[in-house]
Amino acid sequence: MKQQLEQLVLAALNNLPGGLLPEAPSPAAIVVERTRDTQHGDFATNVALRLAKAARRKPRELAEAIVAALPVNPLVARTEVAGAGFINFFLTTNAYAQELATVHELGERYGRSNLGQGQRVMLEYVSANPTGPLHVGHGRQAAYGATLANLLGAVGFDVAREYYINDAGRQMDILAVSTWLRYLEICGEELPFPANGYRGDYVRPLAQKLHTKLGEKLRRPATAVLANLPVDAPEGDKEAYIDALMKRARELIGADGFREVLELSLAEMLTGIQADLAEFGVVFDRWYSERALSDSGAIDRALARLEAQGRLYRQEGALWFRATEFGDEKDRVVVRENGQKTYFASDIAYHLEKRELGFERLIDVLGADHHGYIARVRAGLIAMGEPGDCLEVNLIQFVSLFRGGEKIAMGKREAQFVTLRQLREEVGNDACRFFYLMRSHDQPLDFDLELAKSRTNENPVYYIQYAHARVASVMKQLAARELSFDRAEGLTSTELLVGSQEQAVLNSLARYPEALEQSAVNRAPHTLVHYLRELANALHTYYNAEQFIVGDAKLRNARLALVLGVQQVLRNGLTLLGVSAPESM
RNA sequence: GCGCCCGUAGCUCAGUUGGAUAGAGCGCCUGGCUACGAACCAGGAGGUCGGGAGUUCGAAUCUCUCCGGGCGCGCCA
Repeated sequence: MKQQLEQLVLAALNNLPGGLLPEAPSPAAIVVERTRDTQHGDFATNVALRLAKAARRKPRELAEAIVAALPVNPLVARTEVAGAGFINFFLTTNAYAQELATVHELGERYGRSNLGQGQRVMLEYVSANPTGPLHVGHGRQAAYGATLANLLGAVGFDVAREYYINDAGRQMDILAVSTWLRYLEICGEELPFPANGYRGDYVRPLAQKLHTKLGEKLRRPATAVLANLPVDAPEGDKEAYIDALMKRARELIGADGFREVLELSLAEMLTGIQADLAEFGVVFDRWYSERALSDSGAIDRALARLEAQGRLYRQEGALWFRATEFGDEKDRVVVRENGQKTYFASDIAYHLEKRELGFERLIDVLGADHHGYIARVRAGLIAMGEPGDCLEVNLIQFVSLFRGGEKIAMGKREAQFVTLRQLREEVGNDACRFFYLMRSHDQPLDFDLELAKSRTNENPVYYIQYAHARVASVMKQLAARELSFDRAEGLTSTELLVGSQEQAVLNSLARYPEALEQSAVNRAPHTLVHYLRELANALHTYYNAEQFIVGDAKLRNARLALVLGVQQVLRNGLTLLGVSAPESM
């Protein structure tokens, strides 16, 4: 609808008497918007205000000229010039009737578009380290990323969903040694647990699995493990301590034994994460391993590319990338003095590889604490000859959990933190995803468990679902009265839908494609949430004002066609959000 | 200190590339079930859009500055 009006305005501008406009109007300059107030019609444009100065005319005068030049169109009932020089469009009831027919015709495809024109987008989200279970913060990233992927797909982008597994580096060694120590405990050895180890209870099942698989094969006496180790925190250095412990582990069980522990731990953690996300309705097209990236030589290739461009230099034994030349605040180490490549090196290699795979746009969904990372990865891409603006990073602000107004404390390596799984089990997937998505992602989120669980009117979760179920309930009632819905008659009787609630519902319904597009373009799932709430509100209001199942068959079918259209759009929207659309509740 | 995000009703938050009288939910007050589900609806009270300056036909929105809050600034990942 909006697009058609923009075309109309463009045609009018081209029809204007010669010399009124200094230059030919560009389609981009024409903006038609939904009005905020129905008194101003359905749509309005401010072109006259924008072009008044260039045309050397008063805005209202120019507006009048534009209105006079507007071609006749069956969608538009009338136009008016209002306010400072706005042009308001009042649509015909037929325009809305056609839109309702489109909803019925397209069904679950209604609202989709080809805005993205098949552009290939790689969307990376969650990518939590496989060293612990997903927590509530990852949950927000998962809900956001999964929904954004749905939104982009719905408006015509070719989206690949990816999870990057940070399975390389020291953290994996720490996980392995943590598992081994718990394994030794199961074997009956008594030893202290390192301050810098992964202390969470989730490590014990890994150790149990190891024990079941290998028996006592990797058991070593505690005295041998602990002999001549430096002092652990708090008195000593926890980093030095755990490094010594990892070295000791390799000595005692060998590189092969250590690798076995590591692989089992990693596999178990990943399986858990994958199951967790799958149950949450969050899926990926590819789980990509940092080690695979390294093994493929991609990191060396990326570094060679930087070297060839003269972007690397050596200082104090390390190899540095001149990131400052590309907008970063400081240069970055890519190869450490000890010869190990940094996380940053694999990161730029990874992003380069995404480009080499043919993705035009790279979107990373990251926690808010990663913002420092954007400039340096972008610098890396530019230095390697890629356009810096192909990378887009959406930062997800933190989640604070509350229980009845009481904030729940969360620590990173603490033994007690709330996992995504616990949260889902307590409040359910639907409430979980809804609460994660109802706020803008760049706003910190207060997640109240009691509110999410409550079945009262304080809880916004059920409002939209209830509207959907309500329509289903009406249809059941229809069947119970031994009546049936005649779609064809309903769609040809829409001229009977003249009540103010009916007009409001039709209007709200027709806004869905715009809301969806806006939600996708702005990377803002919460926009869709708010739209769906408004649509549900229109339905509830209508429901309370009018009886749908009435004696007059034409009116009955028209009303049912309308509410079924609402149900369809609610279902389409909820599906994109990953929230179920129940028939009853 | 530097960088990123943010500050809107008592609370939690929307507010589109700058548009017309700044909105919603909760809470509070009033009213609505012998009609398809009251997990609902209708109405009301409630605002210096953190403060100040600027840009212009027009600013919650853009710029500057100050105040307040969150996060980040490693040869960790």
